[in-house]
Amino acid sequence: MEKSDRAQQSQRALMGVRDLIVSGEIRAGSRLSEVALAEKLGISRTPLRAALARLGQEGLVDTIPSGGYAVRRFTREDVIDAIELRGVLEGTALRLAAERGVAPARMGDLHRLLVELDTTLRGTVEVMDFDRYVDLNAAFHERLWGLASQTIRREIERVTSLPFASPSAFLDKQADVPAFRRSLYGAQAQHRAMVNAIEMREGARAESLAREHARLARQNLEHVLDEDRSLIRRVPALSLVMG
Amino acid sequence: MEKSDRAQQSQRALMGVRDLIVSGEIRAGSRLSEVALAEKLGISRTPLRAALARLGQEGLVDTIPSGGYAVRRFTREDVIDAIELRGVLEGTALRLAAERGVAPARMGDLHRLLVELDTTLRGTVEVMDFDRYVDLNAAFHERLWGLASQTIRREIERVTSLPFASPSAFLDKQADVPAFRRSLYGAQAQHRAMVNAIEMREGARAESLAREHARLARQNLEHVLDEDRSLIRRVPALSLVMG
DNA sequence: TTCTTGCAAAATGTATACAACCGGTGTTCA
DNA sequence: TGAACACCGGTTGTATACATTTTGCAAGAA
Repeated sequence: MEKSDRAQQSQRALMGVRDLIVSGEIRAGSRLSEVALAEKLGISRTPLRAALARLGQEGLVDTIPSGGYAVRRFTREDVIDAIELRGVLEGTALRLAAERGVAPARMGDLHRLLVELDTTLRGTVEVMDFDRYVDLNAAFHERLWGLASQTIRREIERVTSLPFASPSAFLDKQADVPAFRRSLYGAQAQHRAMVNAIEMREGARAESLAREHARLARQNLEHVLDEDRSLIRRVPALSLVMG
Repeated sequence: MEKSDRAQQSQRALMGVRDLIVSGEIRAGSRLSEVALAEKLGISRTPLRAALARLGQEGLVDTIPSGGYAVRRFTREDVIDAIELRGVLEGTALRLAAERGVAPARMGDLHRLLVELDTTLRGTVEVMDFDRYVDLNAAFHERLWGLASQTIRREIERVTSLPFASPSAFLDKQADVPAFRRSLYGAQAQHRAMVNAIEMREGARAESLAREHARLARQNLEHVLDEDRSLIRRVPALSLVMG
């Protein structure tokens, strides 16, 4: 065991199992055999069990009453509620930030990100810098989370650890689809409005905007599930969703 | 290892460590030595580490960058935000229940609990059945949580696993204080209003009521911290709060 | 056929051994 | 005198052995 391996087997286990689940290599509902997984990942059962316990807390696997874990099955309602929950929590973060005030330096960061996001949307839908928008969008949301206290940030991060509840869930490179691209213009308008609401100390408005902003993800979800199911494969996290 | 001990050492470890922390036997900020704890609880390090990892997820202990865990220090703001978060999440549960509708049987359960809660408040402040109210109150809130989907219920349960964020945090037997007793009449009125709002499908009202209801806990907290610090000892969870 | 019963293989939960690492202390050298 | 360094106790992270339980399956009886 080398120096750089310290506390790293657990990390490998966590990422490895998560990847196996999200990629769909292990079907939803199937039991996770510790020995098989440990062998597959080339680690022992101890760090693997730690990873499984953590994934249980994250909600990606269920604990079986008689022992062990199984890949959780997500219904459409589960996904919708996870997205709703993200909206509620981000909304709370923004409301409290607006009510309590934010240091100017942080507002400056947000403004800079807004400007950068705008530049990626300059051109037409076809030529816009989609990849760069995705990165900046993730950074923007993380800055928003940073406005909240540790207690609230923890919950946001837990909820968004579900792959389909993250702000980037439908914005991966694989999911570069015209319908999703078009939604970015409205999303960016909401970004600006959210920052403005915080600056104006309009807590309720900030909260409402964050909730509505998360609804974009729900729209994208419903577009995939109801109108163009061929896209399911493009959004990896959705392999977990049944019917 | 006997039959009934299966998967029970982990439970004992979890409850044991949590108790040591909440009771204040281990000071906030101090490091948790695995070997010492394991010996103290009479178990091996393996289930103990599982318990510590879980407490880390719950937010009761922090992970130390160089390895291991320490009892988390909670500021007053941490506690306030945890209570606020409970209000937000319970509010979301109620709003969604109101918007989506609730099966009559469940509403019946809630009404029965309301009636029982009322009976405990019949007499004067001095003779009311405080202990019974506490139990019924906990049951009532759990029923409310049951109205939400699994995804949301999970988060509620995680947040309320912090001892001072639970609906019963300031209603333990030890915390039987006139100021807290008096707040129960208003609380019960809010209970009735919340159920009514759900029945009337008034989602926004239900959400607001749940948030305001959680504020009672904040009032009690501030009463303890600002007006009668001698009560800190009566509310065990507050031994974790610094300054 | 279908349900019950017994058994064996596999899986989990726990204990323990081992290796790497962190922090502090004493020593040594400039 | 002070700083660098080597070492050592104590601690965590990992691997593995072991005991008990779960479970799938086959055989037998109703």
